[in-house]
Amino acid sequence: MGDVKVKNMEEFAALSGISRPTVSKYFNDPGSVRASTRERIEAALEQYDYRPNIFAMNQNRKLTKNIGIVVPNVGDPFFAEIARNIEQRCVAAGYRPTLFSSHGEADHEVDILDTLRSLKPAGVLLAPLGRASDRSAIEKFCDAVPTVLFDSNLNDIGLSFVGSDNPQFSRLIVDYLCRTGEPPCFFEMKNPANPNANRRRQGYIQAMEELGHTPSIVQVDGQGWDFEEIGRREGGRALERNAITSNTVLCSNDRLAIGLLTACFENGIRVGRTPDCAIRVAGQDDHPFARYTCPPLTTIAQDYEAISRHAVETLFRAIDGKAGPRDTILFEGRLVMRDSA
Amino acid sequence: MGDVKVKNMEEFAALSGISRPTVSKYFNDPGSVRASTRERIEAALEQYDYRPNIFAMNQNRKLTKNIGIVVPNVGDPFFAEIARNIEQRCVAAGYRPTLFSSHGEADHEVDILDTLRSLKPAGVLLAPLGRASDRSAIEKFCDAVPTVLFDSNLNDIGLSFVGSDNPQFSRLIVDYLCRTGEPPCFFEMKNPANPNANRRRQGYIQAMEELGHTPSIVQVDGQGWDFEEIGRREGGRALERNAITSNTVLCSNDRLAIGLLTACFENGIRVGRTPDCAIRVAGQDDHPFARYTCPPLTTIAQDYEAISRHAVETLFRAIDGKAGPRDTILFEGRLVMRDSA
DNA sequence: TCAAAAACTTGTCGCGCGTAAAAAAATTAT
DNA sequence: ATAATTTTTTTACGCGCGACAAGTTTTTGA
Repeated sequence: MGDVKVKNMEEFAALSGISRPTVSKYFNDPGSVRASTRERIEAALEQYDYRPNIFAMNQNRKLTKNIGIVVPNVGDPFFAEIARNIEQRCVAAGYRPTLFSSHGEADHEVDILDTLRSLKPAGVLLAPLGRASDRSAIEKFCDAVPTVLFDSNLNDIGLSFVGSDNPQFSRLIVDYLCRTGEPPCFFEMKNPANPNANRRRQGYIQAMEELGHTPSIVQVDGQGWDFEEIGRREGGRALERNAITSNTVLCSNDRLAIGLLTACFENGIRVGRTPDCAIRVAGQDDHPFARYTCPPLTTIAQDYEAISRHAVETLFRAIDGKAGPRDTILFEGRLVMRDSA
Repeated sequence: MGDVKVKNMEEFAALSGISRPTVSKYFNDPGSVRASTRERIEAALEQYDYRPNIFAMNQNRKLTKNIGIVVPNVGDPFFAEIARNIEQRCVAAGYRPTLFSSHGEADHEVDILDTLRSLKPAGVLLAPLGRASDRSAIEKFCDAVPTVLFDSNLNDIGLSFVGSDNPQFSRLIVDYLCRTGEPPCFFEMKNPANPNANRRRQGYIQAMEELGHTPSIVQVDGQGWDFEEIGRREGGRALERNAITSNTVLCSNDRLAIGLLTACFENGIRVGRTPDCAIRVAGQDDHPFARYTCPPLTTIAQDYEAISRHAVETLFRAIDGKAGPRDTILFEGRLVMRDSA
């Protein structure tokens, strides 16, 4: 393969013995031409080094094969992992995914959507920043481009939302923690950037009340996405001023929990579920690093696999014109018992 | 801004009162037109919602304003961080960066370079997988596209290489560890994917010999990029069979160290530099999570900032035709003392 | 076997912009 | 003021491919 350089589709069509419009159809959708024709084109493709000019292709097409993937922060391994998963599914379906990270900034998120629009994508998978997002800008974008939201919902925006059943997460782990020890208090940021945090808090409150316990919420200051540092710094301060009201702490997410574990270590507080430990700490997400904390973090695992699969499938269905009404698909979490709680 | 939708450059040129070729020149390089002309165009830009069609722009240009950024694995926060840094510099310089992750697979790395070629990028910043990379494929790519290598070098390929002075990393930390306790053994994978690992080992050996100690290297099995898991599993096995020959362990990188810390915890071995601890563990890289391990990891910090700045500057110089000969620029590491060693 | 349907060919247009050459206008230098 | 220089305008072409229409060939099915 790849002997002679072929300049354009005209030339390649001549070499393969097929007319240009048919070759064009083939590149648009290999399944749309007769099998015998497809074979001849693919044989030529082996012999000659030709790839259609992507810019010329996309110029006249109303819709390209581009898919945009936007996450709030690739630096967070959770998003990196789910982005990788989505990326692979898009490639497998013959699309060209491009990954963007908002880096935690709403301005940048809008810039990305702007860039994306000029890329004429067939569809976009967007995990919005959340509260910080410019809602109207995203809404406008979603009106113009088929967009599936994931991870973090913005009501009534986009084709669909695919995420986790956050209240269920909290209920599940509250139930476990109450069965095995003191009922937990809930550790979170005062102004969480992510709307899931609110649902987790509500799930916590509801679960505690159902079990006949009094909810207790520890809210700490902190801006931005540097959750580990906030968990460490503010968690440490909370420990010092005895603001932690239970010997069991359920953190709003794993990254806060990771920081809190560091704070406990710094204050000489042993974490774990054995009798010699002073405190139990649990997280939510099953962050890729949760397995490597000391002690390993007990948490609720998000169903990465199901979320990415469903998000992609929903988008493809919409692209193919088989879109249903806007719906919200939530996946349940799975309890991952480790040693921290 | 952004009232009326303008269809194309022809129309926009008419509305702004400037000829289309001049407007075209402006979008190509705003500095290439007279100040008064630029002002008139920018005034029109405020009034009307027009952005040049990116596909039509790039079709005829020999070189686009695209920049490709390729990292072995965005899931690794180290690469996510450096990619973010590079991305911002490119945007600031008026380029359009696109981030790709090889996900640890050489095939995928080649696919990315293929995709990239059809994007006619002005330049590419590439952190190769390393040993696993398809060297000849990368070499061919670099002949066609201005490419600066970073993090991991492939001899004589690309315009330049920008990375860290890995032997210096090891010397620096060996020196520190020897001054403050027992000389370290060196913990690494048997077949490291990354060539930097070899330089670190050599730096370790040299530093140990210079200080009059006998180097001792602990090599463990393990394939792929799941370093934490390898550090934990194989580190644990090494501890059990007493293969760790010193009470001080210098890990080839932070991610292995994070796994080893977990292994120590699982085996009930206290890590730290206080008298009540059985072992000291140090890493190399200053991974974003190193600060949150328990105990926080003593390590050598890569100069993310300098590496990304220099890589981008070198690339831009080459794009502007002011390329020097191929050179290798290495930045020194900085000792970050925390509690693990 | 023959008609209907499907797939392909031929030819032609247009997308939105880059680019080049020559002429005209504006600016700068003398 | 005049010449020299820089910038802009005018005009025109081409890039590589998508899309369409009308005609031709191949395949399908009864």
